[in-house]
Amino acid sequence: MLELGQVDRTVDSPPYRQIAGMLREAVRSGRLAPGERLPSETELIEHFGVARMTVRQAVQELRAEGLVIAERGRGVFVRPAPHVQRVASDRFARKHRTGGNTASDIGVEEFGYSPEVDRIAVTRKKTNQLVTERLQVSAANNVVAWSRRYLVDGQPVETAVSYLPLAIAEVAQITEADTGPGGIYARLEEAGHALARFTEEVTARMPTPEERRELQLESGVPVLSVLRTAYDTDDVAVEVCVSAKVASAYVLEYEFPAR
Amino acid sequence: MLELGQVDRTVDSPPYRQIAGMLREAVRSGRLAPGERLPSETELIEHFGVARMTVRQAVQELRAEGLVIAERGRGVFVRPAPHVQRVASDRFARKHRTGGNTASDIGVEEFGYSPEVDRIAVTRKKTNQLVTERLQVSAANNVVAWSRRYLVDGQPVETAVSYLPLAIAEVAQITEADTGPGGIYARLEEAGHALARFTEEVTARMPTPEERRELQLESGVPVLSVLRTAYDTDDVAVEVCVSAKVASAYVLEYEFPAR
DNA sequence: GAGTGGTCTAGACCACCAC
DNA sequence: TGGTGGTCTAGACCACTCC
Repeated sequence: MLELGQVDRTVDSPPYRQIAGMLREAVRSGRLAPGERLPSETELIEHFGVARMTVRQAVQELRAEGLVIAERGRGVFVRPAPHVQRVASDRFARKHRTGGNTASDIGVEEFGYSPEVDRIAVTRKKTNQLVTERLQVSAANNVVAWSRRYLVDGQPVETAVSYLPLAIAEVAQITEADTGPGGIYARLEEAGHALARFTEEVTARMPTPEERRELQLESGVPVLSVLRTAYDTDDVAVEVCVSAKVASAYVLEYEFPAR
Repeated sequence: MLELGQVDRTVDSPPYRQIAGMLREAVRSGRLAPGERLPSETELIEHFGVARMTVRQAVQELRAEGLVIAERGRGVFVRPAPHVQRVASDRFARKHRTGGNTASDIGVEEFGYSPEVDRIAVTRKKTNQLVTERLQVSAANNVVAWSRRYLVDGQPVETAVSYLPLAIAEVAQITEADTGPGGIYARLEEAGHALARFTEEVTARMPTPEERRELQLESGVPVLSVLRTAYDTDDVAVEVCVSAKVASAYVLEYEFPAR
């Protein structure tokens, strides 16, 4: 049975915060192991002698931190250590492409995961300034959007939309969901757009409600927002990819010279 | 006055979620502009005909998304668009160093911000496996830790701790808070450790309570967790920097070849 | 059916801010 | 001083999970 202290009402820290602190300490110290169940609300109410809303507020704080996960009808559990994909920036190296693998296969296979892609759709789409200014296209509907969702072990981990200038997409015949072996980049290279370099712009934020649904996200898990631009050897931007990755499932690796 | 709909009790979506949805839509559509105040709890209670805890739960959802900020005694406000630092991976280029600037100056100055550093401390410190395995040091206390906090416009935006093998730190005389012009990397190069390359490992998570305090973080703002390793021309890891950046204040930029 | 968390109500007192 | 959000109480009904 988990040992917990008592609330000190003489201190200015409110009871719910003290309770959250004690539970957090129990998790951090390992007295509550990943996957283990926290005391139920009823137990916490009796132990601390507070109202239900007070213990709920404490647990809510831990949920927002991503430390625990509540499951209706079952209990509140310490978040199990997730499987993390380490994604290196050489995942787009040509050697991988010519082998028939797509970039998403790399970094996953070594861990024995089974990567999947679903909800693939190709549309002509209006888009935003972020994309059009990077693709150097004039009108917002002169782009083809190729959207999909990635899953690992059946769990969604990323949503992504690639935008290509309409003219380039038609030549490269990227107008269908199945982009063929080696993926979209192999098609671009076959169409004469040999790739030279990529840029990635990375930030993080809390998911939108749509992303929470699409990625089946628990509270307290941010998304890594990655905006990748691919340039061909003529330094023309041929693709912009906007993706939202479940932050707890990814580590992005980059290497660069000191110059 | 802000127009809002009514709660539909026949729908299975709970009232608090419907209210959150209406407020979110008002923000997304611009009817509630950044910096603008939301209707007060009292106004929302009267408009929707619900209990106080119900409107609080709705607002809580928007806070967790980082969409709004509550200020005690004043009201709840749409989060103003933050100043964002775009941080390019060439910020460690030698040309910057020899000019007497440190990496943190780059990318800030162009925007007219005034970067500051405070809470600088140099200690010998025990550290974790993450650091020792990258620095290839045997014992965890054979490192010097140089910790500091960065601020822009008086707002904290990043905490960082650099770890150096004890032997290297002593030769490079990095044992005091003031690392001198050009910073820690300039001292390393003077001490014969010419820098060759960096790796960065990037992920995101919700802040710990300590980070929330140090970075004065509102609810709903994650941190970008960046682990940078610096290698000299002998491919020896000479520094590991562990940093937590306020995600809403940063975009990290990387460039890499298609190879 | 017993136990779990999810949602809601109708109050209460408080600290803080602006006027 | 009046309005704001922060915290707390003591109930209630519900949907879900597991036995």
